[in-house]
Amino acid sequence: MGENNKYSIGEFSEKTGVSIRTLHYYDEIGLLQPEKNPTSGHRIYKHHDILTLQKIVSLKFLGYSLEKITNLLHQSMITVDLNETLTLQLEVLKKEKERIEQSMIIIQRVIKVLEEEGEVDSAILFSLIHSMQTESIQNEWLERHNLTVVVEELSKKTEKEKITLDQTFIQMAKEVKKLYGKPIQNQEVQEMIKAFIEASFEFLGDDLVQQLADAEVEELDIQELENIAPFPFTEDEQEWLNQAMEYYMKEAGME
Amino acid sequence: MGENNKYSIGEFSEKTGVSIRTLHYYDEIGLLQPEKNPTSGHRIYKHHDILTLQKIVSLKFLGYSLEKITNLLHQSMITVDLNETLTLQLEVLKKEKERIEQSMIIIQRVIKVLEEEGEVDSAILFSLIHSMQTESIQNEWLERHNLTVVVEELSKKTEKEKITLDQTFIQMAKEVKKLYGKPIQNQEVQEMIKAFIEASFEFLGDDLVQQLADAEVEELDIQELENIAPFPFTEDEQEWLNQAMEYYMKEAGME
DNA sequence: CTTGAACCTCCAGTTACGTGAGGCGTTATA
DNA sequence: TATAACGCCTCACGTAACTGGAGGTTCAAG
Repeated sequence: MGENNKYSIGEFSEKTGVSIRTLHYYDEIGLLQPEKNPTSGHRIYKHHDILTLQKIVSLKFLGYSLEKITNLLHQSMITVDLNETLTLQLEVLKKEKERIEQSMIIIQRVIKVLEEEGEVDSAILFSLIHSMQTESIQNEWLERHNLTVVVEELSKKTEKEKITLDQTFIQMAKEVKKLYGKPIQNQEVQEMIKAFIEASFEFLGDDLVQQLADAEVEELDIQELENIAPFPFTEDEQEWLNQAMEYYMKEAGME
Repeated sequence: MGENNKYSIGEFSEKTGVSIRTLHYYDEIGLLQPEKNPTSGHRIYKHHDILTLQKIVSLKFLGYSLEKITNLLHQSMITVDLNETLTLQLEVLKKEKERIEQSMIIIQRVIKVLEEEGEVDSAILFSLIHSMQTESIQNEWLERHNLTVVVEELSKKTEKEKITLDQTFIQMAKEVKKLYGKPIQNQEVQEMIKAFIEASFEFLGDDLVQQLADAEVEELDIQELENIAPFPFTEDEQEWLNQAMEYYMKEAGME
């Protein structure tokens, strides 16, 4: 037992809930250096070390690195300039929080999709996730090309509608992978494309699809969009799909 | 320029937004290993590497470690068992989110206090922060000692009321540090204690304070509470304050 | 053929500790 | 007082997901 007000590292660790190794580490980096018994080398913690550790733990909780804490510790008065740092820290936390919230939403959507579909080709699933994840970047792209209306329309959709879209996307991707290899004029192939295009119309509405079609977008920009959210297809599948769609367009008399 | 569908590491990095050094790293740990020109050793990325990277980035976003991703990557079909992992991941994110939200609230309270006070002794400020931070542990302690009523009452307080309490606490701590050394019978000292006790009454209400006073709590448990949320005083200050309070109690005819 | 950019590998450093080895110091008990 | 059991010491390596630099090779353009 240590005397009153004197704690061995074990006792101090117990008292404060900070591990012995962490205390060793804080000593090592000069953050919290207690007295030492000069002969045995054993550390002796005292009351004021508790206060110092309290500061350290608090600042860590607020998100500071140990290095910054080392600097802050030597100021005995905390002035308004801390305010700035705190505001900054608040911003960082806000960003972090948003990221987490978005992740949660995406996970929930993925769970829903998995529940309904049971088993999904991983390329398809990850294409979907990646697409959700880059939603904001895709929106930027749309806005850069004067398609803000589309962004607005999309943001109005409910979670349910989005899940429906997810499923439509998965269905199409599945079918592409199944039908790939068949001639593009094949009836099944053409029906799949028809179904998909009709689903898109239904989701976005006629005029929005029209706007999308009318938008003047250069090949290079299309390329950029595809880099942001690539389809889950191999090059051959992609090529085949493109041709099948072109054929459909021609047949349907669309531009 | 690379040929179509073949990308040098620089091009691939540009295209995907993942740094060259990270791609090197992913190669090194066997996560994404592109072809290599056997003579020059230069990496050659192709279309399917984009899909793989997409998976990696997505899973990272969902919170998976690179090691887990390495394992998941080899499954081409994602079945319902991923569901479990996702649910787990969701839990983790939820916890993380709560922690962040609590940090944000605390930072906001600290900012408010700093704005009003301008300059605060660091020991006082960090004692306050530490106390906020361990609020839930303090509540546990209270509940263990049949003081659930107090917990409930505290949780009803608005943010504003809490900030007022913060300020009262700071005021008292400041005065303790200022008056320390004067005889405990000194009028100023006794008035400070009176003011503090009255503020506590006002905040908690008469009956709650009574309940707190009546509660049978052993010395050891008090010690435990003090370890959870220590006061910002040196031992001498603490001792002096205790004596001054005892004197006040006696004078006021309280038990 | 030269030059500069792009690429290569290898090594080291980052944060905040966890873990374990091998060896003293302290204390309770026989 | 001997000894066991435990607490403490230092040293040193491992972690995750990279980033940065040194020193050397390859590529593409002029």
